[in-house]
Amino acid sequence: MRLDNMLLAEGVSGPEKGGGSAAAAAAAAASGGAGADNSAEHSDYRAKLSQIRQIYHTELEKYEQACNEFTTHVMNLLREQSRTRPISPKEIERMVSIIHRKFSSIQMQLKQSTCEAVMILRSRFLDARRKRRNFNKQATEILNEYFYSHLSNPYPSEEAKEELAKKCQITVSQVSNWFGNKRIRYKKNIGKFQEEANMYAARTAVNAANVSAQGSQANSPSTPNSAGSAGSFNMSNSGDLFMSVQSLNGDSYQGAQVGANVQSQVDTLRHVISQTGGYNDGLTANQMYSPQGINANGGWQDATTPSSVTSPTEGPGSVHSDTSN
DNA sequence: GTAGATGATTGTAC
DNA sequence: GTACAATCATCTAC
Repeated sequence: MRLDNMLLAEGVSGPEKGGGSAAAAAAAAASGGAGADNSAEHSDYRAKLSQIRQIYHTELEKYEQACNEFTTHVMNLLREQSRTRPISPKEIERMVSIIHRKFSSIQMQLKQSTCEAVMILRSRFLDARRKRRNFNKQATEILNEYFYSHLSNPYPSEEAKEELAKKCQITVSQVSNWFGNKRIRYKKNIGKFQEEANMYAARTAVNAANVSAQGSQANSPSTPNSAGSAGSFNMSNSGDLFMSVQSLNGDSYQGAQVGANVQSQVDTLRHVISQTGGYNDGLTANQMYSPQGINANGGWQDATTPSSVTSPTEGPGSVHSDTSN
């Protein structure tokens, strides 16, 4: 009975109304419905389901036919036997019921294997891991840019997630997944990500410097951050930018400047640029970047908490050369 | 073909 | 509900 219900629900048995399109639609909805190729997979699912349906019905028909034929055959045999010995109607009934039971158990096996086939098809269609696609390069860059520019507290707000999702053309939950994976993998292997962190820190810094240069050229000090610049993220968290600057500079952070005017940070940065002659030359990776943001417990420090910004020796951007691996 | 990278899922803790 | 950690399934570079 359960098998019947399931086959009915999957659109394999029962009246044919689109060959299980409801199940396919439900599966499509459950899979997140992401992407243009979804409809293609949807039709693929339907095609395979209808194939299963067809096989099921063909086999079912065959069994029914065989059952009827066999029943007729046995009935004829019994009729012939009735000439030589008396056969009661009850005996005939019993024989017929035995035959039907046998064929019904065969039918049950058919239903079972059909259910299995549907389950396999469904799991293949539903399991998003099976159709995982890497994000495009630009999306990864945007996400990395945000991550490394908020390294002290890489927990984007809902609004930030939505904005990132829009920019990367992915869903908010994909952004959440990405940050979840990134935080864990970064924490597990800081050394491996150091180069990447350096790159993004430098890029962020250069962006900030460019904005600063543009700002001073335009003589508009009222536009201190990089908001609106094409392709770059709004660096609203000035504390993080400052930490990047501190990492670049190699100096320990003094005082409670976090949250201060970004323009002053950019000035510091420009000073650093002029002193070093560029980010990639003459600076080791350790000078460029430190595993900021992760506290002794392996958790992330909140950039807004005073402990993370007031300590000159342990604050973000001041911990250097922790490159045991 | 294989190793490493990566996006997604699952179970657990808070 | 969110984050973390482990794991899975797939992609990609070699």
